[in-house]
Amino acid sequence: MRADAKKNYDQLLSVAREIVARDGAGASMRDVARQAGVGFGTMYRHFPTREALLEALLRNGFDAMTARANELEASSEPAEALLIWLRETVAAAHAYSGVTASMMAAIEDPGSALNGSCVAMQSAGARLLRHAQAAGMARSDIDGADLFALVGALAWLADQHTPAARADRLFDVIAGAILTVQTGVATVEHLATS
Amino acid sequence: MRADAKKNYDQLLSVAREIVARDGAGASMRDVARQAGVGFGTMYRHFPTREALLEALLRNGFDAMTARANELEASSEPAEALLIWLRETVAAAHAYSGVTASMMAAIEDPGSALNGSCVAMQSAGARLLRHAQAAGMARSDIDGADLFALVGALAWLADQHTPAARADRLFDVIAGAILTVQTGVATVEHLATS
DNA sequence: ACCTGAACACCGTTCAAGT
DNA sequence: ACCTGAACACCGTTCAAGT
Repeated sequence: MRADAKKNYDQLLSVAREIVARDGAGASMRDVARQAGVGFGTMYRHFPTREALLEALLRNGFDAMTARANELEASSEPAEALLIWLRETVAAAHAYSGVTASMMAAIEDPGSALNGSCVAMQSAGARLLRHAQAAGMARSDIDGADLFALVGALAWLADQHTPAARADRLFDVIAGAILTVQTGVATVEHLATS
Repeated sequence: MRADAKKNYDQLLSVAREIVARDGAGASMRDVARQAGVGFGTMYRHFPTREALLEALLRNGFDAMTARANELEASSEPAEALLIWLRETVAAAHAYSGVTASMMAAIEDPGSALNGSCVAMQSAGARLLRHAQAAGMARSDIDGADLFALVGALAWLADQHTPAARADRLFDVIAGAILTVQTGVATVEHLATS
């Protein structure tokens, strides 16, 4: 990549991060190009679709949640690890509003630029779920895709002007439906009041 | 209303029903006017905002779910009534995809044309919830707004290409988190396999 | 190799002009 | 009273022309 191209790429991404955080996943592409001081064509060269732009924006966060799952797997008890990971993943998905729908679509579409990061993140979550299930601490009739869908639903709820107190309560309701035991340190009740 | 105006109004609504069912809540307004054989201005006269059009489209369904709640309240045991109502309301909300977000927004915005039907429906659901709670059959730490949000989340999930089997399982997970007992005839497990 | 922006086909919404 | 559609200010996307 030529130096000027690299500069445009970085500028585009940095501007997109601001604009998508403000306007959500449906933000104006023209605005991004304009604010980055770059022609529309240049933007389409770097990011041929809106999804390609979202992908570049979200890949880091998704990969971080994948890594976080592995970290928690080593450092915490199964149920606690799952609970902490769920909460952090919902918060991460909520950072860019409207992005959960792209996430749900991408995981079933191998052609999507987001597919890789989504699949990796779902697999990492599924591992935490299986460990909790093996320890008898999570209900055994759900799988990684169910978990992913519930994270999506919680992030969607947080996007809908849901007050934080209600969002927290709904998280507890759903997390409580996944976990079948209290874990001592990081129970649903504990996290709710901390 | 003049006869020609009434005819346009009905035609607009009938066409909108088809188009919104197909393209979701973000469907093209121009398409609706065009397919109805009516000028844009005529459409804006009858429905000044997109929400006004959605309102006319959804009011019947929402009012039906309000009536259904009252009916179930009289005919069924508290937990069973709540469970049946939840399932039917999620299905009704899912009929027009993307509409759940408008629903969530409308209930907090008194200026919205959808506000009335939404509030009435939420109140009816809240009554069913309170009865189940009074009978010790539903968890007591949630309210009508929580219930409404969970219905929205389930309808949203159904909108995201979620396979029916997964959508049913997720309904059971969440319904099971609301209800604290099995009701005999219409348990979560029964409805899941019926 | 890369960048640019006019051009195209759309969109929501308004409002002067018509019957 | 009611209807119409040109007009305005947008949008996503492409592609010939430039450096």
